[in-house]
Amino acid sequence: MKIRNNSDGTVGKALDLLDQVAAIGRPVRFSELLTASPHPKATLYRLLQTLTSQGMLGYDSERQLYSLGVRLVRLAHAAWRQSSLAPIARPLLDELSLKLSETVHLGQLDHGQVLYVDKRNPASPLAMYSDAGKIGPGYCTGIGKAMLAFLPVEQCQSLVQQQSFHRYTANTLVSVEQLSAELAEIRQQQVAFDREEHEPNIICIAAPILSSSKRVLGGLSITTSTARYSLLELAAFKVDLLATASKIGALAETWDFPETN
Amino acid sequence: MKIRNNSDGTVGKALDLLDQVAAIGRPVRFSELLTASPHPKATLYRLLQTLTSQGMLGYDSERQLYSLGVRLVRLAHAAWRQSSLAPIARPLLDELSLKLSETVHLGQLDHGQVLYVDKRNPASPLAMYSDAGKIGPGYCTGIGKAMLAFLPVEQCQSLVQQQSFHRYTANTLVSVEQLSAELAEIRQQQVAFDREEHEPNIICIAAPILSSSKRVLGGLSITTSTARYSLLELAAFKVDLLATASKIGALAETWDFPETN
DNA sequence: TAAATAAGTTCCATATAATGAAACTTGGTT
DNA sequence: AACCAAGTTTCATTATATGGAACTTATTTA
Repeated sequence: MKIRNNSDGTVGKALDLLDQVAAIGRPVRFSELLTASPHPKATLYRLLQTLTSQGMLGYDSERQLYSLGVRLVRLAHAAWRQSSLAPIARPLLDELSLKLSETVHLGQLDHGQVLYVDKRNPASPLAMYSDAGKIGPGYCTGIGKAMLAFLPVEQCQSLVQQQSFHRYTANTLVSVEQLSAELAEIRQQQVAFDREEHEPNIICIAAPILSSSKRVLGGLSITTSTARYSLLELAAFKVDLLATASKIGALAETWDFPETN
Repeated sequence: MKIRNNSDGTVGKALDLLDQVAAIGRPVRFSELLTASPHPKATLYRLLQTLTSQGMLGYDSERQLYSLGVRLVRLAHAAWRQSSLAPIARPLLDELSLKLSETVHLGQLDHGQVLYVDKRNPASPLAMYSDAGKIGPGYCTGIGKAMLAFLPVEQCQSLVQQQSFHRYTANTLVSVEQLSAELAEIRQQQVAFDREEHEPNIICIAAPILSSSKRVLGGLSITTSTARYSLLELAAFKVDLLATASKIGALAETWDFPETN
């Protein structure tokens, strides 16, 4: 008579709790967490104790507020460094954004959504964390569509089904059918366009980053505004975009991780 | 390296495993983890399964390699945004580094070590993750000593004991006694100096960031090289440093987190 | 080609850790 | 001083993690 939720035991519950704190987006009191928690008071209390003692949560005892802990930041730094894509791509992103004087994004796929892992903006170089770590929808961003399009069919279909469509603009694709047709088109063209589908006046051209065995490693995009370029003019970046994407893919492939010390 | 686990049950073991993967610094096989693991094969296996299914680890089934997962990056982004210090301090760091044309660091205390959460370098502005998330020793960096010095006595002593001293340079403080004396001096002066204790030719002046109730929220430093300034000249920055540190402390104090949607 | 070795995965009885109702403590409010 | 709400601790019960061993692939050796 037990209800099996999708979580893996205690660890899953603890991590869900971290997500809950992250979602609230500000330091939070025990009682506030409790009202939204599936757990009884004592259980939630001990989960919080464990996470706090582990440094995954911080606790301000003056104000009795829990917040995400510094251990996360440390772990994420390690994650960024060992995600073979981001550190390798870095000089190539510099080069591309400098050459075109446009913003470039590097993303990876995360549960059907786009996780941005790096960004270059030649105009206003912006500081850490403000963009890496952000997530965006998979079905209405250039990078998202480019990555989805080149996934193995069954994985692609499964993720397309899972998208929760929301009409951000008049151009947003809002059905499985529209998206599927678009993905087929993208497979033809090798590149994906964002035609103001996510934000008005923001357009982009994107390509997947593929391994030699055609596995999707990530995605690369050049973003601009309709004030600067038309979609047609943006298409002229296709050659540079594809060249950089394939360079990153090749580098990632041959990357030998440093041997043990 | 540091052994953490004073076992918070299963969650603690799982998180220790994340640290282990992070410490290795590259994608890693099951068997390699097993040799360094206190757990039997089946236990380690299931821990990895759980963490992978939770997105805290990634698994490349082609190469059978585990790496840190994207969920970490997402959580860390949230952590950075809600760690009240970093987003608040940002404009003040800009201002300070611009005014002095020197590198400034913002750090927080993490188990007696310094976790750098932001950095400004007017010469070569550098990109995300490359510095935020890095950790440094607490006993031979300006920020570390500044924060330790202003901790409640018993917490300070406990952390001083825990330092694992290593002589980076001829100037490194390498005993509990030396460090304790230095910390007393810092409490007098209000600021800490790094006198090439961590890296040759690198010096810095640092101050703690305190709440109104004198709790240590973090630390702020101005770093330069002996080629540019002497220690004596560096001391001239004390006024600006303390002013910025206290502004950050005050802002963090009065910060009202955005209300729930 | 078979046999041997290694690497990864599953099984299941047992030990251990998590659970949650309720009692208790603390701090603030009427 | 009595009340109420928030946070913390207790302890018997239950669910979960554990780990020895058996099993299944891969990979190497005879």
